[in-house]
Amino acid sequence: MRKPDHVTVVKEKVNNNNNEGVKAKLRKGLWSPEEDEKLMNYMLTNGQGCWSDIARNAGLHRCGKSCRLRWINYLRPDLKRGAFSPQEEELIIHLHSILGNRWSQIAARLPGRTDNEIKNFWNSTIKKRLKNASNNSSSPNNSDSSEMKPNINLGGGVVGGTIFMQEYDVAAAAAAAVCMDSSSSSCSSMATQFGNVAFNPNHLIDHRHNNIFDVPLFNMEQQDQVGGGGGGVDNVGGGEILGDYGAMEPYVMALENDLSVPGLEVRGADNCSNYGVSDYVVMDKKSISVNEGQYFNNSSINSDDNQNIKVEELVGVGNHWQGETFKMGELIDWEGLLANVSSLPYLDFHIQ
DNA sequence: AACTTATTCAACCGCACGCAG
DNA sequence: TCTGCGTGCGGTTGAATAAGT
Repeated sequence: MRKPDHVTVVKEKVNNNNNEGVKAKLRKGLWSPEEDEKLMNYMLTNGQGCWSDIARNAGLHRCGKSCRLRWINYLRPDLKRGAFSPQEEELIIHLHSILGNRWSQIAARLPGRTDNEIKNFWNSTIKKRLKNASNNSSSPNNSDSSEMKPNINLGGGVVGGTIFMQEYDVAAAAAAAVCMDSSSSSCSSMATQFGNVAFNPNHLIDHRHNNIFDVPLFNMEQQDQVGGGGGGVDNVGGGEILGDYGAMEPYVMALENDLSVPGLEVRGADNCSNYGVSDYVVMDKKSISVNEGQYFNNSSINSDDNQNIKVEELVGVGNHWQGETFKMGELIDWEGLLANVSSLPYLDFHIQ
């Protein structure tokens, strides 16, 4: 790829005891193999700590932020290399339909992948593909659309379900609508509306393209999604991440399979960056023991948690919404669930 | 071979959040 | 309460590379 010697040097204030207020030269730009080695060795020896300390102690003339980024995006031993598999693509698109541009949360559900990697993949490959799909199926009403289009087939079958686009219609209020145009400011993450929820149609429209993305939500009776039964999430060892999602069905979804992804609210827990360093890491909320290279071991999940998974955790809502507790396998009435959708700031709804 | 254009992706930037003092 | 620091996130940039002419 790029030549590693393309770096710049900037002066930055350092704040350690010995050099209080002294300007130190910090490198910027591409990392050299020597720097990589230093950071890798330090991390494997000492584990994670304060990144600015790591940068200093490892003898790197880099800011802590840069070290952190390098470790997370490139040096972590558990990173998966190579192209995204069709299953991963499906999962990314599916998760993006749920989470929007929350790349870190999407990445938390794709072991071995980083948010940066997924973000790049989305912005280059998937966006382009979706755009092409839109061009191929353009109609007078949506010919200028550039984002989501119907029946996106990315090799592994129709992904994320059928995505309908149509001009806004009041009838659309009866259907679940997910705005997937991540670049639109009014729905930068995601916007979902259901029939019994008062809504402002303007918020369902991609303002740039005059379209809405009318997505009957996920049919969760999909097949053997991850590593076998029980809503397991053993998507690492077998390499199988997700199967087909099957036909879409609005309103009602069974969580037993499809969204049986453990909550991985990363913010504050920093569980990703511990992979490969610690022998295990206790993940927030659910006390999941994660051995090196073994991400989501059902057997190590607290039995209570096995039975009661919060929807917020399933879809990565995290702390933003104190959702009700659902039992695994229980059908969730999304219509009812999202009746209180205005209490979901995470989802960036606009209820009027 | 030389040049142009498109694509990829590592890294940076700015902002927000949590926490400690 | 305020401030500073460390951290994490998402958006963006721009160099390297690939593909096309």
